[in-house]
Amino acid sequence: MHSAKSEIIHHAQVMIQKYGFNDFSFRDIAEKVGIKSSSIHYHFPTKADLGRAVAENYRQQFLAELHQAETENDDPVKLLEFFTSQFRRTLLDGHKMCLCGMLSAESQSLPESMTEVIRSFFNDCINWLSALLKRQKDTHNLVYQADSETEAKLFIASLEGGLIIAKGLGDVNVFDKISDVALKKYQRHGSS
Amino acid sequence: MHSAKSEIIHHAQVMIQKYGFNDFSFRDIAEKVGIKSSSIHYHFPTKADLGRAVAENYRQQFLAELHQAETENDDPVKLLEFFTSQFRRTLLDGHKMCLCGMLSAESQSLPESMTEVIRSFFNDCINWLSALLKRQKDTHNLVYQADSETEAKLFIASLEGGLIIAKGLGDVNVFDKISDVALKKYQRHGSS
DNA sequence: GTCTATAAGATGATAGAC
DNA sequence: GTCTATCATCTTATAGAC
Repeated sequence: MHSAKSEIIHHAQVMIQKYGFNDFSFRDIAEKVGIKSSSIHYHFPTKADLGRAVAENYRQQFLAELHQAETENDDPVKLLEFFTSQFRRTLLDGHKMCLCGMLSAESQSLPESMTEVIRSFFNDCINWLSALLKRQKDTHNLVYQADSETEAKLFIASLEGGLIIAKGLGDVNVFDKISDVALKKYQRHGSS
Repeated sequence: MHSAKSEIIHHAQVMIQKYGFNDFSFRDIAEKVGIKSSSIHYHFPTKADLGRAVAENYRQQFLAELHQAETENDDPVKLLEFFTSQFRRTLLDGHKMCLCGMLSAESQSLPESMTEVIRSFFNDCINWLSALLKRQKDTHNLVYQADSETEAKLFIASLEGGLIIAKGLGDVNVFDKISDVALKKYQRHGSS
C-alpha cells in the first residue's frame, strides 16, 4: 500500500493544498518520494495527468468518507459537523486548503481535464449536503431562507471561505468561529 | 494617470486574480503594458516588491470605496449589498477572484511582506463589516447567533467561498444565489 | 526610464541504459 | 520501474548603453 504511484499522488496533493498547482515541481515531489523526477513521468506523463489523478483521488476519497460517516450516524446535524471537521482537519494539518478549493481559485490556469473533476467534486458535496438539509428540514418542519440546494451552496462556501479567512488572518481559530456560526443555523429552531 | 508604474500594477493585479501569484511572469506583464520585462525591475526590483505593491494598492482602493459608499448611504443593509457587489463585479469581469482571497489561499508560497498586507486587508474588511452589523443590530434590536465580529467573519467568508464555488461549478449565477441567502439574514427580522 | 544582452537557475519533458 | 543524461524553454534578475 506504499507504491511509488500512491506516494506521488499523496505528496502532490499536499503540495497543491499548501502552495497551489503552479508552485511545486516534479523535482519537489521526487525528493519527497525518494526517486528521480523522470520516474514520475513513467506514472504520469504530464503534469496535467498528475493533477487530474490527484483531484480525482481526492474527490473519491472525500465522498467515500462522507458515505462512511452516513453509515455510522444518520443525524443530519452530526453529519454536517462531520463535513465541517473534514475541512478543519486540513487546516490544522499544515495550514492546508481544501484541495478543490485551491484548484477552483486557480482554475483559469489549469487544464480542462482538471476543472472537470473540480466541478464534479462540488456537485457531489452540494448534492450530499442538500439531501441532508432537506431531510433535516422535513423532519423538524423547519423553514429555511432558501431551497436546500442553495443552503448547501452557502454552507460549503462558508467553509471554503472560512479556510481563506483563517489563513489570511494567520489564525486557525477563526475557522472554528466561522464554522460554528454557520452550523448554528441548522442546530436550532428553524425560523432562520 | 497612465504611468507605466500604474499600468504594471493594474495588469499584475488582474493576472494574480485570474491565475494566482505564481502563474504569471514579468514578461506577461511587460507584453500587456508594451514595455520590456527588464523595465519592470526598474519600478519593482523583485517580484515580491511588485506583489506587495499590488496587494497594498488593492487594499487601499477597496477600503476607499467602502468609505466612499458610506458617505453616500448610511443604511447598513444597503452597505452590505454594496460590499457584496464589489465581489460580484470581479467575478463577472473575467471570472476573477478577490485579489486577497487568491493570495490568502496561496499564502504559504508567498513572501512575508505580502502576507502582512493580506492580513491587514481582512482586518479592515472585518472591522468595517463588524461596525455595520453592530449598528444594524442595535438600531433594530436584533439578535444575532454570534457577536458582530464573528458575524462579519462569516459574511466575508461566505463571499470569498461564494467566488470559489461559482468558479468551481463554472456558473457565475451561483455566486448571486449564495450571496442573496447570506444577505437575507440581515435584511429581515432578527431571530436568526 | 527604457532598451539590449545576458546570466544563473528552475521547469516539464524525452531518450535510452539497466 | 527507475536511473542518468540531456533538452528546450521559461523564470527572475542584473549590467550597461542610450
